[in-house]
Amino acid sequence: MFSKSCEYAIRAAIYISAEGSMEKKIGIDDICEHIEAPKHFTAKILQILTRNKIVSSQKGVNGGFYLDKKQNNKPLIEIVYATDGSDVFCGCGIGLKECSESEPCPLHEKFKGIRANIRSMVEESTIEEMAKKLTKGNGFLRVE
Amino acid sequence: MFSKSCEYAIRAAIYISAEGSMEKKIGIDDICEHIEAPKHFTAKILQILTRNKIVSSQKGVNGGFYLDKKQNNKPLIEIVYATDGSDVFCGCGIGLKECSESEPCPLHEKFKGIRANIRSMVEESTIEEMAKKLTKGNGFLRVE
DNA sequence: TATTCACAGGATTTCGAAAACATATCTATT
DNA sequence: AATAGATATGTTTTCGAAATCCTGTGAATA
Repeated sequence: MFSKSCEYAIRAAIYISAEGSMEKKIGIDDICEHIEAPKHFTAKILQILTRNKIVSSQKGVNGGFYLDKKQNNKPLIEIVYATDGSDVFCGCGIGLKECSESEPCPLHEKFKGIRANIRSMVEESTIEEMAKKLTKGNGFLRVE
Repeated sequence: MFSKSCEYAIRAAIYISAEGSMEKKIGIDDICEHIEAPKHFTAKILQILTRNKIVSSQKGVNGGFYLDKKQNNKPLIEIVYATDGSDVFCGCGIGLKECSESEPCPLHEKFKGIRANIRSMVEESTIEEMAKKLTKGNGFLRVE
């Protein structure tokens, strides 16, 4: 559904939100270990999130990644847009290049509801909300 | 969501159902042209469907593919199983290797409903049903 | 029964996402 | 001002899905 980049991005953002703060920035090694993701690849993805102002970063000694209050309240859909673009929410279920109300694939009617649900899911969930599940022990970002 | 193989497989099966019959078998060239799919790759996928008895085939002169009555009534989920396996319906939304009720990812609660909807969609739609949309002009398998 | 047509199936190649690498740049600390 | 620790960024490599190629096999028909 989402690309690997997007999956790592969401997991990383949630972890940073749960563990970090302006005062306690989180390094790339720490992040990758806790979300079980490849280091160099994840570093690249965090650059994208940083450029899109979804996470903040600080270079140098004691540097790392963190989220400010505004960033914590962003919905996951912003991460999806930054990594995968908006095609996820308008693509056809069986791969037609164009699939619309006027020229639909046979699955279109049933599939468009699902697409909308996926969109709602990431639109209505904020990074902070997800992070809270972690700190409460109700959510995990890797196998324990 | 589904692999390319699965997308072509569903499109091909629907086309064969709509256009073919025991008396009028459909050749690979005809199929690929009408569902806009690569020939050799699609031929390979149709082999899989044939082995799984989802479509019937006939070699030799005037040969081709067709569906008998029983095959026409099969739900699309059989095609998904044959091409992609059952992982689509139990995988995690953000890529965790294991994601279950007892050790869920933060999106699990919201995502499991979506997964179930996807499953229902292909479980409750038969090949023939989809084919009927085609013949009625309410559905398409490629851009016109 | 020979030929031709069309699917079957193994082997190979292509292509892009995913991952790794190497180097630059920035900043706290001494 | 020098150094060390951390992210930023461009380049390269890996790997598997997707696509192609080539040969085998079965069936109809003349």
